Amino acid sequence: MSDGARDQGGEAIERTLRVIGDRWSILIVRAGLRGIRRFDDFCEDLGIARPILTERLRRLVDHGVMAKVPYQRNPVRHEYRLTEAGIALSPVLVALVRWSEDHGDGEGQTVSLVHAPCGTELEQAFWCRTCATTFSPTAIRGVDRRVPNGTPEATEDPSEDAPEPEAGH
Amino acid sequence: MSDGARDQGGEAIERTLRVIGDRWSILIVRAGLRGIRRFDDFCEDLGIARPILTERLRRLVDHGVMAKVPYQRNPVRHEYRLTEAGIALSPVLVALVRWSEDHGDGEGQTVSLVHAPCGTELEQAFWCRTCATTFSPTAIRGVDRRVPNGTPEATEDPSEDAPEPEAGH
DNA sequence: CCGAGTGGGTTCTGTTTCAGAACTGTTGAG
DNA sequence: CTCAACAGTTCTGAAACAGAACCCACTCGG
Repeated sequence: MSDGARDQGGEAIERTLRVIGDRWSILIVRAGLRGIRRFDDFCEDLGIARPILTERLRRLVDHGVMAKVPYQRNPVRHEYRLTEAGIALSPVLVALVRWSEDHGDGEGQTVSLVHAPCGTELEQAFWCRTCATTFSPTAIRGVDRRVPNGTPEATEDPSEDAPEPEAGH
Repeated sequence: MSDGARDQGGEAIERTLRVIGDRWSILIVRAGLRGIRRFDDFCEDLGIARPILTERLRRLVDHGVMAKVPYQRNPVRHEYRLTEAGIALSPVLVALVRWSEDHGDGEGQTVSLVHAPCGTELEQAFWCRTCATTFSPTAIRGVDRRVPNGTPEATEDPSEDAPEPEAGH
């Protein structure tokens, strides 16, 4: 971590993980995507301890992932709903669910995500608008925005120098 | 909301988060994707405390995300490399980086992920092989594998009853 | 007025997990 | 013999977490 320029998105991802990188935040967002909005409902749905839920919600609100909006007066009560930024986390959720399905410890897997109109199992792909094609992680490169023609030093290509990964186990 | 069958992938995602849902595991995988393989290199690159790295690596190995392979004898030394399952986590990483770019706290964002051949900024999409089309998270449905014609009760559609999410900001 | 109920928290108390520094043990190089 | 490299382990103490209990503002029913 001496340089910093050679790693793609490192600073950003660390900042992000400091917001949603704990045991609960992602689950809270997931509950929000399922329509849960009230404190007690989060509490019951997730089985999270109340003080922690309080703090997590505050942090998510602070970082613009959720919004605390009043839904009645006398007394004032609030509900927590996802902002656009929060909804934009669904690719992360989906990626996690997909990975869980494919590589999780494989017990009791009963639910899949599918494309609603046709029922086909969903794939998550990297998509290039210019080439109008999907591609694999090995075709991803990190570029430095400060130098438009910058040195793409670090690629995220795992085959670059991590040949033939072993099938786990 | 009392039944557990209506939630799509909930059990799985919780199991997964118990493996990679801490502050370090994802960063370790990311370092692995960048080609880091040795204990001390992980240590220095991430700034992680050694005892925690030891434990995290052991857990990742236990769950088939990484493999511990000897690379010399006298003395025997091992390196940790990603398995296929570990590499399969890259969509999660990419989704996180993308979200960080778009919705992170916006300071010092200098790196983007692009499609290597053409340099276009990468998009991550949900892809349906049958329809040969990409689609948004609102078109995702969860189905229960146990009942092939099962009730697709839960949609992940946030607009279903979470109208007009506020722009974060 | 009283008491019960609801929603959204805060205050206590432990118990895990984490961070940082120092130490161990094997081996080849000088 | 001493030194450095690698891959850990063993101490500390700080932070995060879990669980139960409590609080407060208000409503409703009597």
